[in-house]
Amino acid sequence: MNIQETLTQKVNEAVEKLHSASIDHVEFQATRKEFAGDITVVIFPMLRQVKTNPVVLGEAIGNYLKENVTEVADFNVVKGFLNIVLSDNYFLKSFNNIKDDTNYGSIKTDENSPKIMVEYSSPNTNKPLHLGHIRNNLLGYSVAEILKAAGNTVYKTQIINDRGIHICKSMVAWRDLSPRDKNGERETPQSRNIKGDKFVGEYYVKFDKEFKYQLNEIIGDVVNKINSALNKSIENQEFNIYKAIKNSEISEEYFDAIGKSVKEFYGFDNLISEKEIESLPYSNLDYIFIEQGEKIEKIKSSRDKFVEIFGDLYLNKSAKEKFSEKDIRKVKALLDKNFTNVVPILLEAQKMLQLWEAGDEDVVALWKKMNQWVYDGFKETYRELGVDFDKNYYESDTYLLGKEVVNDGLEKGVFYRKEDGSVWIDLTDEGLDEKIVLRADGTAVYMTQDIGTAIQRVKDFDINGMVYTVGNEQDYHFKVLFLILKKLGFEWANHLYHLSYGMVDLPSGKMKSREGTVVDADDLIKEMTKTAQEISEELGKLDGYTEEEKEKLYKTIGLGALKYYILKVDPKKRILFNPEESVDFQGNTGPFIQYTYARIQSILRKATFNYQEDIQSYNLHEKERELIKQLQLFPEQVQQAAAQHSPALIANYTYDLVKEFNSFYQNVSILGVDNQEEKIFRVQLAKTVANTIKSAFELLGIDVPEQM
RNA sequence: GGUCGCAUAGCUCAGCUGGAUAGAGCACCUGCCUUCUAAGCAGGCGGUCCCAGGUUCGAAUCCUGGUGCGAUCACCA
Repeated sequence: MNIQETLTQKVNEAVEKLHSASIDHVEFQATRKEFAGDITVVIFPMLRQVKTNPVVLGEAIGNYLKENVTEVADFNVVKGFLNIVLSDNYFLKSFNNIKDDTNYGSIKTDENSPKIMVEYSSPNTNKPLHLGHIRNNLLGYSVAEILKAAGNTVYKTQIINDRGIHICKSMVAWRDLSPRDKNGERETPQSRNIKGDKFVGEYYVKFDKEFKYQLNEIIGDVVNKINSALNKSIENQEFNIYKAIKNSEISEEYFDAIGKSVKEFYGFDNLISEKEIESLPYSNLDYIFIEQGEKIEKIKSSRDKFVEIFGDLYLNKSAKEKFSEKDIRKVKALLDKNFTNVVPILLEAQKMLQLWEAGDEDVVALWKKMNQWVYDGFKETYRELGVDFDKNYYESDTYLLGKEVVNDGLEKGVFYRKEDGSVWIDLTDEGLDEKIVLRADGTAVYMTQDIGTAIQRVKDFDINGMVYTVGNEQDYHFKVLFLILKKLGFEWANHLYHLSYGMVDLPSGKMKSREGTVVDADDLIKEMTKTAQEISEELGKLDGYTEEEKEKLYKTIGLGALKYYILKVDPKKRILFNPEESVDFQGNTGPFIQYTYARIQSILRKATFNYQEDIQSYNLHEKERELIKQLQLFPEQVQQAAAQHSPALIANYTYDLVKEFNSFYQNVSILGVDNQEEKIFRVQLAKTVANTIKSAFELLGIDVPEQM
């Protein structure tokens, strides 16, 4: 029985004896520093059962406890708070248990432990990992470790998004655009000596560039033709754009694309201020088709505006100076949308996707080759970051899953079929929308895949729950997914958790790979390591370390700073990451905690005497008492962190522990004291603190150094 | 517009199921290395806990309404 349980029982006894009333719950809290005592009973809630003065009641209970509980040494009452002073003996006994528990804080798992799968990372294979993935990886890994420590059997997994149009883009770009060597061989990550994920990522960017180039070419050509057609029609006094364009040399598909763009432009954004236009009847371009003389000039100017923005945009002229940003954005979006599907290189990528789905040998071989490059690159980043997986799932294996379940769901009446053959679920009763689960042509959507994959995982690992580490932009998706699985009647669907986390933003806003504002994972790790090195060298405390050991240490510290910086924040809050200011190494940081650990190791190296023996009776220093209290909290913190899926709780706990220790360290001598018992106890205490730091940091995936 | 999340010191963040005078770090200021590692310690400065109501003996915390920021509302993943 722990002290809180003992006190609960005895407080109940006291109230019963003194007032013959019973209370349902005794509320405890840690005693605030400014008052004497270790644990505090809050008297106020008891006044509901016992009508009396809180101070009087507190005194009475205090007296009873002091007489009947050996651990209670003394007490005082302030307002409605009964502050209890516990005996040194109690703390010593408690400490001796902690000290000898090599697994302190964790619950051992056995075959009856709950089995949970934690998914995290889940990258696309078309680009390298970035800062966003780092938060995801650190959170997922840490939560997995915390769940383990809390007594669950945990399987870590990732689903690799290895299929789809994105990877086909890189493939097309490499196949068609990469330079060849003397022997006619295409360049490879090996020939370039760069990481495979970076290599493939370059080709993804190359695709995008080529795509834009081709789009510009097409649009430029169209613009020229339109302009000349228009000029001709104006010369002829025919203000009929429709006819003019129709008669130009623009091919049918481009003509359609332009027609759609212009229509949509005028259709849902009345940026032309001339109100008259609005009232005109239109279909396609016909609304500009008008012969009323007085309006011709206005119509002409509106038309010109569209064509000009259109032209300037794609002929790289100065649209920005002449038109509002809103107009430009609108025109651009429309053109991108309507012209995208006529750009040759994109058509090529789409063709490749079809070939891939049909199992075309060459395409599949190319796909395998390029994905392997990416996997090798990821593997390296994961290793550097110190995260791992028990099982990899690949989207190429799972993207067809879930379709059969849809049939079951149809039979059960969970889903329904629309006239066009598509299958939906109606979640309006739950305050959500209708959601599609199968397209009219019978192909799966994202949701279908996730349903199928979840079921597959339960089959594979006999798990009773899952944690999905995915950004909060997908909150809605997971809400729906979990609800569908529940409606399908899976018992385990009640133990699904979306570990939703906030985005990592830069001072410039969101990270965008296209705009090159992405913080690359490998680069960031390298930079942190470099900073750690600079600080270490400046402090110069690494005598006796080999170069190799130093390198390893810099990495430990650099990663420690980065990981702690990210994990100490509540997962659901967004993080603003400023690369300029970098990550701190002082104060509430990873290195501060690592430093404290290293300090203790230094003491232990110097403590060459035998300090194994338990100390049975001892007069505790105030700082020692505080430290033991802090140590006692650890197991509870682990449970809480698991329940809340929050590494931040572990980070904050560790910081408090370390702060307490440093205060002790700087105010109390450890090896310098004469009294042998005192010396032994203090070394034991330091060692136990170090072990707890190490255990806690293991839950965060952070290493601790022996010296720094 | 509907839904979800966030809002605490100049900045970055804690604050557990409601409890005492709201806490850390950074920054700024003062002290402390002839004693176990100064990436440290001791102290100072700094608050309309977004606003307004409500519940309660008691609200940063719970409820309602509002404001601001973000996300989401695709037969994309």
